[in-house]
Amino acid sequence: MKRWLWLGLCLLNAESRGKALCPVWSPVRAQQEITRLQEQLRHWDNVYYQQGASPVSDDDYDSLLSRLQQWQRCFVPGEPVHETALPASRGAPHPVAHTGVRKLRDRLAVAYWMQHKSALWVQPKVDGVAVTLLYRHGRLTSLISRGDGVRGEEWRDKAAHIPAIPQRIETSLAEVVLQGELFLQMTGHQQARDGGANARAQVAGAMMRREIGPLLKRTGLFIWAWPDGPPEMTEKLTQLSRWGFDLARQWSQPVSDEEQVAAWRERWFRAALPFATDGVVIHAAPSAAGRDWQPGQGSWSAAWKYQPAEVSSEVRAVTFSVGRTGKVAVVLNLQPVQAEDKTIRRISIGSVARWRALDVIAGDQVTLTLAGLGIPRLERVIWRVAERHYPEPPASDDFHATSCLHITPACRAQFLSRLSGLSQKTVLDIAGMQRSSWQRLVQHGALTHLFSWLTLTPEQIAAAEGISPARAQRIWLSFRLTRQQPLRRWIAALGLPLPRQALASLPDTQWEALLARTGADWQQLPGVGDVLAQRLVTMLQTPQLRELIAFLQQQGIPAAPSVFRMGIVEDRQAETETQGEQAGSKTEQQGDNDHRFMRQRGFQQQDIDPARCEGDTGIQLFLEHQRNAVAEHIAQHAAKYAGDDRSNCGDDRCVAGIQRDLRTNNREHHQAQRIKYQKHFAQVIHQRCNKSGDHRCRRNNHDVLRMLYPAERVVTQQNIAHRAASDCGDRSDDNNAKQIHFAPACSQCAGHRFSGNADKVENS
DNA sequence: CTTGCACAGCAAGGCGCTGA
DNA sequence: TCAGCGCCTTGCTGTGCAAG
Repeated sequence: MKRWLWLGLCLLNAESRGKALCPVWSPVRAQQEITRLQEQLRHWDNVYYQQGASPVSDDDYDSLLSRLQQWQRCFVPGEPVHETALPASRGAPHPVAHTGVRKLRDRLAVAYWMQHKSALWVQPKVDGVAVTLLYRHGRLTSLISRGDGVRGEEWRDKAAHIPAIPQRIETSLAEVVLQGELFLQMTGHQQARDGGANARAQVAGAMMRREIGPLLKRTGLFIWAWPDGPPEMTEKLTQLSRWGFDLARQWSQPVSDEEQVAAWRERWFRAALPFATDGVVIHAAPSAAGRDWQPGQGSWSAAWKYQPAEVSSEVRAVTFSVGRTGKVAVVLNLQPVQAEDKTIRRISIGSVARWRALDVIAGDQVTLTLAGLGIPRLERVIWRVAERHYPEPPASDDFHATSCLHITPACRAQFLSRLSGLSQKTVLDIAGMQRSSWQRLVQHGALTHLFSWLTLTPEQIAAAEGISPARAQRIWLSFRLTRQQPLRRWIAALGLPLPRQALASLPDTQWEALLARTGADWQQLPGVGDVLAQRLVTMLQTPQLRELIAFLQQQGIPAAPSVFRMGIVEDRQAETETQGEQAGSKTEQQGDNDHRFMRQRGFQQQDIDPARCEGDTGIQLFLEHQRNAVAEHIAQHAAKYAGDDRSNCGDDRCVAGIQRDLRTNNREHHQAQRIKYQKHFAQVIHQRCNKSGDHRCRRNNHDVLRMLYPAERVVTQQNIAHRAASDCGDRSDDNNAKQIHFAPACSQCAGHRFSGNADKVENS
């Protein structure tokens, strides 16, 4: 417990205190909370000083002390804040006061502090117990704990049992005063890996106990100050080494700028050291004689500590979220706190049951760590406020797999989770719709049930606050595109808890087949056992689910194979592999083979053949006609498109395609990189029309006219019309574009080849 | 009954686009 | 131009279920 350094900590915590908010408490409650925490700290102080035991870790103690002081500033301003109580009767005066070291927050602060200083040295900041050693005529006469910096405890009797402390030194000086750190000697201690390992508390405990413990033999001593020693550091280190204090010489490095300090700090943080450390200390030559040293006024040394492995924060609120399955998750909103380079504001603690077990509410103090690459994790609750007002979590019975398919005030959370779930890439893949956008639509009252967005017009979408008409148009197009999704994706959108494998191997393509399934039928699917099978049967009988399925059937969802004859190829390998109805008619694959070709039911081999172009390995959506979503889009914009089509190939004659790079983040795929703005975009490909109606694949006969947003993955006639049939010449374009393609079935149009990369981009 | 797997949910942060 | 948003990544925890 680093009560010796509370002065320094006050400085350290001043900033965070300034930022902290005062709790909204009545004066009576504030007094109650302050008194309770104060009593606890006093109790810990007593245990520590009288028994040498540390019931709490130093960090927890420090953060609670700082918390108490914060409350006192809030509710009893002007009165002195709580300070660590030192045992009054045991104070032995330090011949030279411990000044403490100034704490530097970051590299910039280090650079600022180092300005205009010379002859600087850096040392590891040994994590131990600060002491003063007094030698008179070469004989050790006192070993005094730091205490409040002016007086401390006399540990002379213990010193005889610590081999690391020389009882005599060879000197002609009448008095030698040294300051240093007693620490637990370790082997190969790596601070980054092992942390503080409670080493300091162990030494402190051993020193405070009345009896002589075995730990004293393992106690080392690191001298970091010789107040009236030689002004030159090298001379000082050499003399200390001669006396038997060799560590300082081994672990002191001259530095001239903050870069060097940072390098040593990083190095010592990871290296194997004989002691635990909590940062580095930079020393300049003292500007005052020892007799003038004052606690808190040492301007000639400064510490740059490591980020603590654990941080502490106050819980501001407990919130509950309801997921799409009805699962309630508990999230703690925290006073923002810095951990490493991350700011933690919220932390998920899992289920309501776990929350109850943790017993944490607003006002409590918790400690956190960063797991993995920075996932905040709750370690423990270190303080609970006296008054316990528990927020009421959502009733778990109200939320389940079939609840909240319609929006009601109580259902808002789960309904929104369901919506954001169904727009995910693996479900209905609705581009441009994330939680916030759904929230806008819900807020506007545009939605009544889980699928009512299917009937919204662009104008109705645009009426929602924060959605512009242009964006509404794209959202509308995204909505229309979902109609082409197969049944299994709609099943996922409904929230049926089918394992991925089961979903992938589900042979049903229409609702009727799905609804006719018995428990035994369900169990035929991989990953579906008795429990899940019964659950599915029960779920599919619930009126709410039946109602939604009826609505989808009424909307013609999923689309009949005769209307949408398309194949989808994606680079989601797992999905492809488990595709139940793999036609086995993959496109010839050249170059990158990750993109697979999958056929929908009703898709005919002759539809594919013309597309089996060399190098065409992308996802392909084949539309028999463009009279589906595209046609609807066109119908709504008839005037815009009118008169523009005279030279257009028309939807029977011309091939249009959209390319979209699936590997949006795979930059190693250089082909895609060559296309400007390719990421996240789709491209309209204008396939030049062969007036003779040549159906064979031709190489290199497409230009890219403009980029489309993902939501525009429907080929609009507008895009075709701009660069119409007049242009039927060949332009070579030889590389592979591994992308999604849309193309009409080749029975009606000119050959389709995407053998080239699409680096002829013309932005509209 | 135990074990292992899959999934849901969450966080932070980076990148790049959108729209005012 | 820039704040805000959407999308994506990584990886941990807790939970529930299937399978052994």
